[in-house]
Amino acid sequence: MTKKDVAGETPPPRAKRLPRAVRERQILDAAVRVFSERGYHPASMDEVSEVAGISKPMIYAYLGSKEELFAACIQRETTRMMEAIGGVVDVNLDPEEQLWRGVLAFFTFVGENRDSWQVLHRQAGTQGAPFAAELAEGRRRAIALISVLLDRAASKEGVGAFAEGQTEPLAAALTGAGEALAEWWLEHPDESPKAMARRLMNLSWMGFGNLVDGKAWHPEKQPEKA
Amino acid sequence: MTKKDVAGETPPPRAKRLPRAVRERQILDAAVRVFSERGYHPASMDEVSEVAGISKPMIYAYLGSKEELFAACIQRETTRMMEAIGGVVDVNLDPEEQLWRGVLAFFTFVGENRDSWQVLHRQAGTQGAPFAAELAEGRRRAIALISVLLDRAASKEGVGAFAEGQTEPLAAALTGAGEALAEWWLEHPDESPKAMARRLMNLSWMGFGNLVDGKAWHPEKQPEKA
Amino acid sequence: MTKKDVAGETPPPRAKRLPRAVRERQILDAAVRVFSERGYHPASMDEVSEVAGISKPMIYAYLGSKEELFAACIQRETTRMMEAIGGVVDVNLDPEEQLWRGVLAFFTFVGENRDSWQVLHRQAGTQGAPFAAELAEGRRRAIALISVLLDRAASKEGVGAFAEGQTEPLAAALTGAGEALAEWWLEHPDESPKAMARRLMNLSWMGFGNLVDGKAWHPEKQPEKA
Amino acid sequence: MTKKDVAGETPPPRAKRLPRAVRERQILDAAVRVFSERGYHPASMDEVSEVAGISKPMIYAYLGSKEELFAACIQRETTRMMEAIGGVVDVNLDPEEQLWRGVLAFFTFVGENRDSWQVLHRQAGTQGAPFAAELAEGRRRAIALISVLLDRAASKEGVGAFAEGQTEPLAAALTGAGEALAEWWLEHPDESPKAMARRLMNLSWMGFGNLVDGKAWHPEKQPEKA
DNA sequence: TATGAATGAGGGTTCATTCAT
DNA sequence: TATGAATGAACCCTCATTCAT
Repeated sequence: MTKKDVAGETPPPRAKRLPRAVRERQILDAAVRVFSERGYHPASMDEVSEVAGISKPMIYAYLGSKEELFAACIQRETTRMMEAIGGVVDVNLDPEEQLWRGVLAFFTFVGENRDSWQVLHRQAGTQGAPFAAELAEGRRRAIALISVLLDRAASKEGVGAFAEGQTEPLAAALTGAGEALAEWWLEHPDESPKAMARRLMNLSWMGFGNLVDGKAWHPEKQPEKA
Repeated sequence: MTKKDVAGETPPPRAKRLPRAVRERQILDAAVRVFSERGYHPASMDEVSEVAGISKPMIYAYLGSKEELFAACIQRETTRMMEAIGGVVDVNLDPEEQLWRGVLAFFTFVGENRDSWQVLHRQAGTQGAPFAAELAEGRRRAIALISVLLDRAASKEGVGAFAEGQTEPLAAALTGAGEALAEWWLEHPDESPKAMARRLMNLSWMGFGNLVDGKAWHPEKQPEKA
Repeated sequence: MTKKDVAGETPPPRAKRLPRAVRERQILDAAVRVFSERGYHPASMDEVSEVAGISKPMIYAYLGSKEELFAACIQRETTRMMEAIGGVVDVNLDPEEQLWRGVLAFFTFVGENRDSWQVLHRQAGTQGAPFAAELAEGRRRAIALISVLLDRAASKEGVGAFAEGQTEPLAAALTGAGEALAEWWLEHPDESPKAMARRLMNLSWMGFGNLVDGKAWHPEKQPEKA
Repeated sequence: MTKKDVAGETPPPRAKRLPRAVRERQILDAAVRVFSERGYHPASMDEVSEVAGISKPMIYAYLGSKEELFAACIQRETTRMMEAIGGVVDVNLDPEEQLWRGVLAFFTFVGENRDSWQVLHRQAGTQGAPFAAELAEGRRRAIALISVLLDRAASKEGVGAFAEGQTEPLAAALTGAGEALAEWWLEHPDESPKAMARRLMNLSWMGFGNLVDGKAWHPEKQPEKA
């Protein structure tokens, strides 16, 4: 941590030649950790290289500039999260059940990957920076996924799809609610992923109108899975 | 837009002497604009001073450091927004109507004060920074306001208050949904505040469960106002 | 102390028109205090004006730039000190007695005017700054005074004056010893001025006592090296 | 000398890559020179970097902040001087001879290392600054060394040690006399180190010579006043 | 390949000094 | 006369980025 460490520690032996893929993973892991702890601007390339145990020139050689490095983080983590969520969806299931599974998968992922999630969420509002493209793209993918679920649900229940242009903003709102709950979760870490997911279902599926009538949403009404 | 505009412009003449209060407002106005455009870190005091049409030393003399200046922005804008929303609440009204009014007031405010809102929203996820205290405080105030409404609604409808510890996370989720919708709105500026507010009511009051049944929320069910 | 004091204090009533001499004294008093506490560079004109209770433009109008203000401090305090010391000298007295009185007067002055002395001593080594002239001049005056005493003593005791060029460096050394003792005194404030003066006499007179007898120390008495 | 020399000089080519230890010495050398010429506050890191022929970031990387850099200078030069003086002391020698050697070594060092000495002496009176600790420590070391010599001398001559608490202030006075003589020397550079050392011995030893014989000076021998 | 060494550029902050009332 | 308001000019420090070994 200090600039001048006591001499005598075994200096990190000149890093072995490793295949490029491994190196890139090491760097990305470190970068995700640092960016998630500090945020984009306060994070320094020095710290990334320190955490990664790899010298800065290597980082530039492999992943490019700080911006590109950050974009790569966003992309990798977005993909991981989308896969975690997408993996539980099953087209044969009831839409409500699908939404529940997706929501539960989201909170499970967040619970197990705080860094991944924070690196995405912390920069949510950023615009103008060149990596905004990556952020927007990730968000779009998430919203698209949810939109599909919602539309499918609507059509199944008989009303047909939502009116033109209604699905997307609602999906965005749902995303926002999920993020806010995840943020709240950080300060209440004792809650289980399932409890968090249930809260989001209560809001999004039942609505306050039902809640104030005492009608809450319960997973037990549904066939559960792990 | 660029930091250094073409040279050759006549340098701004020594700013007229204005009373301190006026200058402080000018500075805060400029700061809100710059911070909302760039975000905290990329914003430079130079740009703030340029936009304010005043030299940097005055900013430091009146508002203190960059951090303090930013905190002052957050505080002022939070207060403005809370007053705009709190001003439409009337304890004699039906809770549903109150929520509707609050939500409508939120989107109306955001529509009319993009800068104010962005300077708050852009930094939403920031933690650890010294101004995080101000941000957290503002958020807490907002959530507290909503929580009161929800609890009042619940007790009026007969169920009594929500179970202990349920109100706050739901209020946070509602806030998040509102922010996400406001963000979406930036890319769809043709929507009216009322349309946005209706979307949030549809999600939060009705829930998807009703929506997919074709039961949507309409302000017409309620006595409207302006 | 703080930039923004609570309002409500009675603001210093627009300073009454005072004769120039009074104003200058107020300013110099404040300046001596501030310079002695902080040293030349760290002292700020803002603090001087605050302590003086007079606005900065007045200071510039009356005493000129920071440098000139400091020079004025040096001059005034040097003069005060020289007068305090010179006042006890009496040509009719024994030189040893004269030296004792002078030394005692020095420590008495320092004990009663810490600020005055520090503002002089703190900058002792400064060269190159424009006020160095004032500093050097003051020092020269002090050394000259002592040199006279020493030479008079020497001639009275029979040896005639010190050899050409010997008096001045010895006077300088005596001055340095006095300053160092005064510095030491700051950390041992319980000592009386008389005790301090005696210490300096022990070192200087008992030494000089032999010198004026013609008994000088010679390295030749010792096996030399180099 | 001026901060900005004539333009048009070819900019210094990227400094050759040198091992860290070498660069640190270069930087310290430059810093000592600049600090001794200007004093702590007026010295700028820019000038240090210019004189060192290296860019500012390297200075910060290797030696830390301006304060730390200055402290490092003080420490290195104090150590050099103490070693130069301490190196000539020999416990088997007569104390008087030891003092003579020490004093001569002091003036020899000062004569050969004007910068080193000035960087120490110039800041002598500084208090409160964070590097004051280093300065005080150096001075303490010097005074301690002299005190030991004096006490040893006194005990050898038969009187036993000086009365409790007398040694230190006398050692301080001797130090001050030495510094003042060295300062005077700057304006009379033709003098030899030996001549300077002899002057200090005349003042100090002939004085101490009597003191250690038990012959102290007492004001009671004189008609007192006040 | 891998890295210690090196820097251009810019940001936040302060201060002596002066205008305009 | 007296001052609140205003600023040009530096200064310390950091960081993303690259060179030379």
